[in-house]
Amino acid sequence: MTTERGSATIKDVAAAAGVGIATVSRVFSGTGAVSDRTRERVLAAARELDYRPSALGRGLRLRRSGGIGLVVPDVTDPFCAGLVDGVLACARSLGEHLVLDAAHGDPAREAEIVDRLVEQRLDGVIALPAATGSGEGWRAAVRSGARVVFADRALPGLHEIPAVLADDRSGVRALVEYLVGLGHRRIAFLGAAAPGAAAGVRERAFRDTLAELGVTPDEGLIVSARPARDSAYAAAAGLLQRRTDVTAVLAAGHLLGEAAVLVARELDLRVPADVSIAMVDDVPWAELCDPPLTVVARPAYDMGYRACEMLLRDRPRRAAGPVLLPTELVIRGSCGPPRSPRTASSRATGR
Amino acid sequence: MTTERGSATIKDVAAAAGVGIATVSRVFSGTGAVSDRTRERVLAAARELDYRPSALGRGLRLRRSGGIGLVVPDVTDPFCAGLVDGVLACARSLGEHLVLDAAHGDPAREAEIVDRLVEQRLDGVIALPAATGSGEGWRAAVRSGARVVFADRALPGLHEIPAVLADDRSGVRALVEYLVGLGHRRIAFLGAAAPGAAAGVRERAFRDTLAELGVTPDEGLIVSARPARDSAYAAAAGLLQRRTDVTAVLAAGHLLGEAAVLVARELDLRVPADVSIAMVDDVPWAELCDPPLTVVARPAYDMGYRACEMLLRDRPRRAAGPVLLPTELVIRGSCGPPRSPRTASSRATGR
DNA sequence: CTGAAAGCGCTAACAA
DNA sequence: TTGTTAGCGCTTTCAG
Repeated sequence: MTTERGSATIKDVAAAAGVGIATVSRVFSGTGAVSDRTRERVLAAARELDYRPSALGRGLRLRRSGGIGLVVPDVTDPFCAGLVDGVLACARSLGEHLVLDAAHGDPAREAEIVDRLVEQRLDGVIALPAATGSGEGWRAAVRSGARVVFADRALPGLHEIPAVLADDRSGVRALVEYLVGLGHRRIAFLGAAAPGAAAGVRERAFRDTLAELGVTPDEGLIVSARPARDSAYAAAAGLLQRRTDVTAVLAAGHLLGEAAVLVARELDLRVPADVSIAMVDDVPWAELCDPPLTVVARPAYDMGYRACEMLLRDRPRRAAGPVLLPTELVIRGSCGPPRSPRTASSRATGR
Repeated sequence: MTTERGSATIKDVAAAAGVGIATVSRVFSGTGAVSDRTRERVLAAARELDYRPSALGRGLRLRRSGGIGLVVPDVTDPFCAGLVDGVLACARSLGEHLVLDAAHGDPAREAEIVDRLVEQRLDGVIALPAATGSGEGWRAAVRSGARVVFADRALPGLHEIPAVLADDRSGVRALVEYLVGLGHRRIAFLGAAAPGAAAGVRERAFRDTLAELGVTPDEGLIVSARPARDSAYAAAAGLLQRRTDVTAVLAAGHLLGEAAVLVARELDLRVPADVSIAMVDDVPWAELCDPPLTVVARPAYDMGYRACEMLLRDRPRRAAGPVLLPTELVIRGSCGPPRSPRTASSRATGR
């Protein structure tokens, strides 16, 4: 009867099989050559003892843990979840495990997490970094030897860190073109207020595309909210109440889109008859909505997968600039021609 | 100029600070006493070298990695995501990191994952185990020394593994009582087909409650689907087309609920005028739906948090039976009185 | 093909 | 208060 304390070690197996520990190691690490007879004996002994090689021992010796880290703002966010899923898939295919944590947009917390990940001697870490903060935590991580790849968002000062992003510019452009094509001129932009520079991409694309199409952006229709439900709702409500002349709203994220939908319902605005709504990011509820929401889908899963590949395979990749993944305009039922087609009457539309 | 290969070690820091490695260890592990002057020197040297203690070395010595494992069916499922979030919160508060993986309902894959987690010498692993399969992987994990706690679902043969579950029985009961109270008699049950025994809880609660209320369960109204979108949709469509007399459907999960909503819309059934819909599991879209869906909310976050606590704090906890967390009936707008109120005419309600 | 031995970076006695 | 030393479980020369 084996009264083990803790789990069996390579030494136990060696003893039980009557071989040296090196042989056991060879059997389990697949290295070197072992005769079939010996291998069988070792395997039998191991099975008997419920032996599992310790990743700790191996990791120490190999100086790598065989895992990667992933830090996202929030695992319950469908976009983040998709990203995690992609990373998980790639990591698994490469035989790595995943250490996950959520920073909830707090740079300090993020820095703590990164520190912790660095201590784990992970083979690399992928991050959808917090928009605020200096990114000093990331710089420090790189200094102490960590390999880092950003996903979905790159940080202003950190161009030495490779990144895989969605082509938001094209996505927003496609959406604006679609809306303008439908006849909309007074399109509102519901954006996220990000102290960092990166977040402005969508808003800039919005303005630029509008201008290119000969529509002068109306500053009063461009509002932004903090990335939280209440703030998003307040922004949407403020906008839709203040400006009854908007015919379409482009929400720059699913939280903003949710707010727009809720507010429209609250205000008894029919979609798309009274107001068209579209948003960036495809999420499950977009299809369940009535009418289903037209969106710009961003490849969350692919971004995760790609980031992981980049981290683990294309190691030397660097200054080539961020990888941009294509977005897709998914037209559903939430956008239509503007309320009062200028073809019918040209009287002021203010209600 | 320090041209380090890999990261600095405790030895490097000791040398740079002119102290012994034990002192450095004391400074970083918080153990023992170190004079302020020495501590400062050590810290300065460490900072200079960008030193981070290696969790690998420490883990090997301490024979624990300071992390826990979590395996769920699918990280993109909102319920799972909530669970992960809860585990993350608790783990973080206890200073542990989280190794996450998804088994996608495949017992073989799950077994692989568990194997891998055991090798990591985690302090424990939490699982929302696959419904199918023998659970042999879990038994083996326990044998080789892993501490395991189940969340959301326990496995039939594994009563020695503690579990924290939602009180589904009460949840379904409350929902059925509510529906019957509204006047419904022909209530359909859309369940998930689970070869394992555990999944039957909701269906059993459905039947029992109905019976207690004097309503004979109609076998033709109890259907089940595989836990996938297409299967759920097919089941819902089949049901609603075949049985035009149902006045309410109780979906046993959010995928099923989604299917019911979609099918009802497809069939031009107004909710709740033509048919009432309610489901188990609260998810973001339930509120965005029109009308918002009445649901039984199950405490995903709490279950994760609790499971983690149980794993890390209440270590001896065992045979006391599973911990049941309360569910909550969230009444929104998707349920109303049945189509043809029996108060109007008393003609036979039999199909 | 196999075994003995030397560490990987760290903590914990034990001495000083 | 501090340094020395002996491993934790594993891989990997280097001999045999």
